[in-house]
Amino acid sequence: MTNAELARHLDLFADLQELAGENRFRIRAYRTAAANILELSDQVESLIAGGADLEEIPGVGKDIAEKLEVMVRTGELPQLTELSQKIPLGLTEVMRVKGIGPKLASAAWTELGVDSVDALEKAAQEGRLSELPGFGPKRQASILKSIEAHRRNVERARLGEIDPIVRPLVESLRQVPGAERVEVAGSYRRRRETVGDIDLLAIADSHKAAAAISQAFTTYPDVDEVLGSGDTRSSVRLKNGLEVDLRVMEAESFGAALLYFTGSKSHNVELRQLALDKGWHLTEYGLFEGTGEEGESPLSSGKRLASKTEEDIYAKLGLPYIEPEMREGRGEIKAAQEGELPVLVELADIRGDLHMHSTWSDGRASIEDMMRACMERGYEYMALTDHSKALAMTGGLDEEKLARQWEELDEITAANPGITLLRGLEVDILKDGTLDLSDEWLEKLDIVLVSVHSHFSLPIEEQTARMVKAVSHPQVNILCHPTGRILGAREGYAVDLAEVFEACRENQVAVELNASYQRLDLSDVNLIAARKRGLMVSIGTDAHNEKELAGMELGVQQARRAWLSKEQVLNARELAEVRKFLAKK
DNA sequence: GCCGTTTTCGGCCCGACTGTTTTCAGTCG
Repeated sequence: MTNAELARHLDLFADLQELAGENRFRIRAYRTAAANILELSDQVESLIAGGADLEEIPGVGKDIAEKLEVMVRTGELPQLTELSQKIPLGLTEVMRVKGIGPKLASAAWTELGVDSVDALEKAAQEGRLSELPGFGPKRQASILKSIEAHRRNVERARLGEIDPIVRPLVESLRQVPGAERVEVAGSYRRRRETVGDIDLLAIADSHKAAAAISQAFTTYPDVDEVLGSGDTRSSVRLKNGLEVDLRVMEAESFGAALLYFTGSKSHNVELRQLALDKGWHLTEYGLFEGTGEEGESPLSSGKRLASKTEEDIYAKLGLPYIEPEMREGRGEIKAAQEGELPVLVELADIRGDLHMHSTWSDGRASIEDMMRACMERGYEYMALTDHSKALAMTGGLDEEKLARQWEELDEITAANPGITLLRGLEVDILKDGTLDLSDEWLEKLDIVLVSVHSHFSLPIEEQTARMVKAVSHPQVNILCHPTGRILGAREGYAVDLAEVFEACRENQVAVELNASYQRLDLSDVNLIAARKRGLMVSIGTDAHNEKELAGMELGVQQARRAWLSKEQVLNARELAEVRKFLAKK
């Protein structure tokens, strides 16, 4: 069982226990354990095989450790099987419909026999739902709308695709008179690869301005439906299905609010616990003295110690500023306490792009255009890496075509002394792990990228051996998009990444963080594993035109999520160092 | 169910909004 499957089982078990009315803290324990297992860079299966103590995993104690072992050994969890015979699995989806939680889902099932979203819809249409205690006519109507949205929008949106939607919305709110600040928080600010919704935070200079901002928000042309609105919060659904929440706060609370609404949830929980340990309490309004006794209003329950900026709050809690990309509850608070936060790589550190295409294969811009665009970006170097001949549909290059390309390349290089153009190729890894270019020509290249573009469904042993063989070739420098995933469309192929990473380390091969918004491969979690193994990472845009070179920013943000500093990023290094790495010296 | 340089028992993050109530539970983020 993979970590993902183990986490899914634990989460499902938590769902069913929630529906059964179990203790909410026990449920939280299962969810925490599931989330932490998903973040693990080692497979639980190999931890068990290696005799490691599973209770070392945060959130995993004696009981869950035992259940993990059972699942790995037998492929199932008896307690889960038993519970799923009492409670219909469809109810877990009913629970995901907005406005319905475990309590209401459970009531609809016991009273009306609702065991699926379809049955819920039918009950609501027939007006039976509103008869139940806890339900009423309004809730019944809103549930029908929620079901529609639920069916339309079950997937998270890719970050790179919603940037162009979010930016103009934020810009238009900033134009409202009296809007002092409008910022995006949430997973968007943490630059998570996909986002479920958008959280906006606004500061108004008066009540009137606050109302005007909310008004501009709910009447924005792209809004399809207003889901709710109050003094400080409103939310809407855009025409493309994206949900956006807006909070309007006073300037005094801005830092606290930004911190709180940026999350992540687990980062916040840790921060709040840290505050409680000091006899304070942290809310979206600020850090306050006292632990917020029951019945006290949040703003009157003690002296406000910090709230204006995130820096103020972190400082008061004894921490340096933690970058949003790191706020995932992956040990960043502990690292901050110990003064061991890395200095994260920045876009300005990037000196070149080592993965791009031209019209010589499937790119849509000439070499010259790509070069000009790279120079505009201030790069010192670039690698032209068209496809090799196995990818016939892209017009991939064979030895003869490569020779002709180099003639053009020599001319362009001579005419543009401002940037160094490395002769590269993205060479296909063939089914048996050999490369799609002769050794003689591989040696002539300045830089050799290798990629899997075919035979995605080989058995894991075969796929792993194939990739290990490829990166073990002495001329290979970078392993591109190592898992082959396409966000929201295709899982990566089955491969033992740890084994491939080890082969990369032994052969001085860098792994790529493919910055294409559709790939982001390696993912942040896999990048963490690569970093821990001491691998060099190359952030490549895989650009097929000048515009896509801008994907570098998204790539850098993902690298930051994996705590990478510029020393660990190949294309943040000077050309001489890059050449040294490529020569394997 | 997990966790602990104030604890091995008794805690476990916090507030807003909605719809249902008639003082609050459920849900959400």
